[in-house]
Amino acid sequence: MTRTTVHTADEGSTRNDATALEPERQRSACPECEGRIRHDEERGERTCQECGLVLDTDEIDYGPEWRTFDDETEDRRRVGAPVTARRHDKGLSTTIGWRDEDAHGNRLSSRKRDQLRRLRTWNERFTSKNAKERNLKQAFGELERMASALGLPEPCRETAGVLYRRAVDEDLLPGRSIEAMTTACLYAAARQHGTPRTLVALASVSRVEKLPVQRAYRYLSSELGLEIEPADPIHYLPQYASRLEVSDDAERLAREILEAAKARDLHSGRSPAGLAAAAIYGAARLTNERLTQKTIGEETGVSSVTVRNRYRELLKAYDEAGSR
DNA sequence: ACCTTATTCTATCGGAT
DNA sequence: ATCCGGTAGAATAAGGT
Repeated sequence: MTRTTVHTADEGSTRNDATALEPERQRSACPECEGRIRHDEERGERTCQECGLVLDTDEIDYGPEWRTFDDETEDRRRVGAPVTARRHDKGLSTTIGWRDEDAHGNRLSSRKRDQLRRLRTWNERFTSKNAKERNLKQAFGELERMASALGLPEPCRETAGVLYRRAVDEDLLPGRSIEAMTTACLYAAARQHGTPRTLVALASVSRVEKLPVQRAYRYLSSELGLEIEPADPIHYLPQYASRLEVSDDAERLAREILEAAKARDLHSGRSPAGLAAAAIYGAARLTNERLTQKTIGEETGVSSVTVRNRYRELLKAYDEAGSR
């Protein structure tokens, strides 16, 4: 049975034609897509030109310096807040609080209050001065919200932000919703960082349906030329294991099972989430932990039929690998 | 935009624990 | 009574025309 290369936009199926990595490109190539790395001095970031993966951010520490330069005041700060790609203005704009009181919490005079109100108005006009900026502002808010709902880590959020910025720069937005695009960016970023979430999971925290997200992702990935490898089933294990409350032993075993399956090219064309769910099931069974296929299905969103089919294959491959 | 192909899902049922 | 394993047909995803 020969399955051809499949590159799914959804869970991402595994490939048959796993091309061997050329060792000579190791340092200067992106670990995810082998693309060229761009070194952005200005931002202190190294990003992949192909897929937008952020390798390191803040090579330069923009945080406060922990020593003082002013002997009088002991003030350790030199300049303002840290910069981050996730604020539409990189966190550099002025913010004015909404309270009509001074730093000590005292009421302000009416004159001062009026002055402050005018300042706020103008500040708002300057900080969100055009559609693009407002767009980014909203989008980053959404990214942040969804990422924390899914428990996605920091670097992943940064990557999503970078991807979104690129999408805007390349004019991919007109004609589709900001929501769909941000969700797609986060989906892509999560996969690039080895903390994949299924499209269904993304859609459940997004304000839009799965379909538009999927379209946006397809578009994004083809227009930006993101070459995202299908997700590795192993990456789903920690999530599923904790949700299903299996022992560490079982999780470790599941990992071994997946390794063995990978070595025998069982991943090709199959849904990584399905394989992961099945591996957990198989492992739980081997360690005599009571877990029904139904429970697995409910927690992972993989049907019991798929769990059955995969786990038989997985255990077979695992046995054969073990008996040699 | 439609068609093709492989995979997964829903629904269902007999048999086992 | 519930779980397991198998099957049929619908639905879905991705690539190509």
